[in-house]
Amino acid sequence: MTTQAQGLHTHVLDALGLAITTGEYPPGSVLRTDELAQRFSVSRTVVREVVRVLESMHLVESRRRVGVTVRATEQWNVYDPRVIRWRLAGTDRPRQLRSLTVLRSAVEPVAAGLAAVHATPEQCRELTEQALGMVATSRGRQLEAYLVHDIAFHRVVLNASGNEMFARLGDVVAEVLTGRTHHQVMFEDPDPAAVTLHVQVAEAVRGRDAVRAEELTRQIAVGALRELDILAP
Amino acid sequence: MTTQAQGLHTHVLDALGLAITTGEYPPGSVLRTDELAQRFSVSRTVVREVVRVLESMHLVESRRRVGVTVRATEQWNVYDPRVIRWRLAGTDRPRQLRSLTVLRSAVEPVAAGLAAVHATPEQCRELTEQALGMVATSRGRQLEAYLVHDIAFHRVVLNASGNEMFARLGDVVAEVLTGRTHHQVMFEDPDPAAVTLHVQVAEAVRGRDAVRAEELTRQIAVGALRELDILAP
DNA sequence: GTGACATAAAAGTCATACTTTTTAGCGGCG
DNA sequence: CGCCGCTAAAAAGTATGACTTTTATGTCAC
Repeated sequence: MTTQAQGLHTHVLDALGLAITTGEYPPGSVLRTDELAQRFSVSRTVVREVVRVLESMHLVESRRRVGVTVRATEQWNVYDPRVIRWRLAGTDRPRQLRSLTVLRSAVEPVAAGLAAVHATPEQCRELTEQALGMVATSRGRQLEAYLVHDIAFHRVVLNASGNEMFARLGDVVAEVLTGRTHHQVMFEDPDPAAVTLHVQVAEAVRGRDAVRAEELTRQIAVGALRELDILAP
Repeated sequence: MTTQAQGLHTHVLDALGLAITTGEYPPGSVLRTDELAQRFSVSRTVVREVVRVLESMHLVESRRRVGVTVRATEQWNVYDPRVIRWRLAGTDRPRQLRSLTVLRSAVEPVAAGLAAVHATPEQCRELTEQALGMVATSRGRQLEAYLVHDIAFHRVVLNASGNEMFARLGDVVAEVLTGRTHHQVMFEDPDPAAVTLHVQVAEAVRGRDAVRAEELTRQIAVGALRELDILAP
């Protein structure tokens, strides 16, 4: 589910990254490359490359004569998709899900407003298609199929915004939606009101109504926040 | 200005990263580690570690028997502070500044609203202090001093929001504000209206008025967007 | 007690040999 | 003539060992 093992490097990186983000090595811990090489039965070469990547994520800091130190949580590069995945797979999944949802609630309405201005006809078509797909799968325990359309819908909105920073959040949103469906209390069919809102957003974008698209998406966001008890009902 | 040379690795990474982001090696270009090692007069070891980091930023993709390929721009990890710095230093600085400003305009109002709820007394004090500092330096060509307070102000807001994703955008905002002051048409003193808005945001946060803090920050954002002609005047 | 110095520990760098994957070319076979 | 499979080579991946550089720490002299 996480990452396929294409090489030793990938495997070790994933294992170490997960170990650090889940707190197995709490901030301040010191690792030695030689020990890691032994622990994972790989050469120092591989460990060094992994450490360099971890360092580029600000997860660790490597200093001579002292070793590889785990940095404080506030320093993590929390926008790195791999860090997000590790944290979602680890212990503070709820916390992570919350902060990501808040981020979504800030970004997606603005992105929808921009999408209403910039979306290509093809993107409008795609948007409507995904919204209709959501409607079609919203009843009768088709949660997985619904999820696919939901993810695609939000991804199109972010891409259509024409802003590269927004577009790159597509993966993050996908992770959040997947996490919600799989690990949250999601035994029931999706909220019909939310489904309707998505259809209306698609209409607003197609109709070039930026204000309406933004406002409707804000309502979707409010729903997501309520689901996590971040907002009072 | 970019990064101090603490080691060969850092130097090569910076040089290669900049070369790629500025388009010296356009997407699709293929690099060979041996050639790079020669070009930078370092060992293959160093080059490989650099490539691994670049790969973790999704700037390149390394495949056996083919080499290191530069990936398409849409795949870049544009939230990586280093990528942002490289792009701001390179040729598409204006484009980068625009997308970052749009991101700010989405995030900061929400962050300010949350700050009004979560800010500690210490953060409220700091916020007021920075706002007053902005007032004090807003006249008489003290642009550098003003910038320091401006950056600090926005950083406190993002931190006070209590959301780690927002907090991590402090560096991004700092880069944008710095870029605007240094490379934009910024010969005049700051807009008095903007200064007043900052003071009012500080007041709103201290007064726990989330709605007002959000709305005021939205007005600041609108000003920033107008400055870059992203919004009609 | 303080400061200079020596020591050693750990990362950083390099060179080299070897392995694995994958592309591309070549030749055989239908 | 074309397609398939085999082979060979190219490039990254991995391992190892020797050596360099930085720097924390302890020691010794003052």
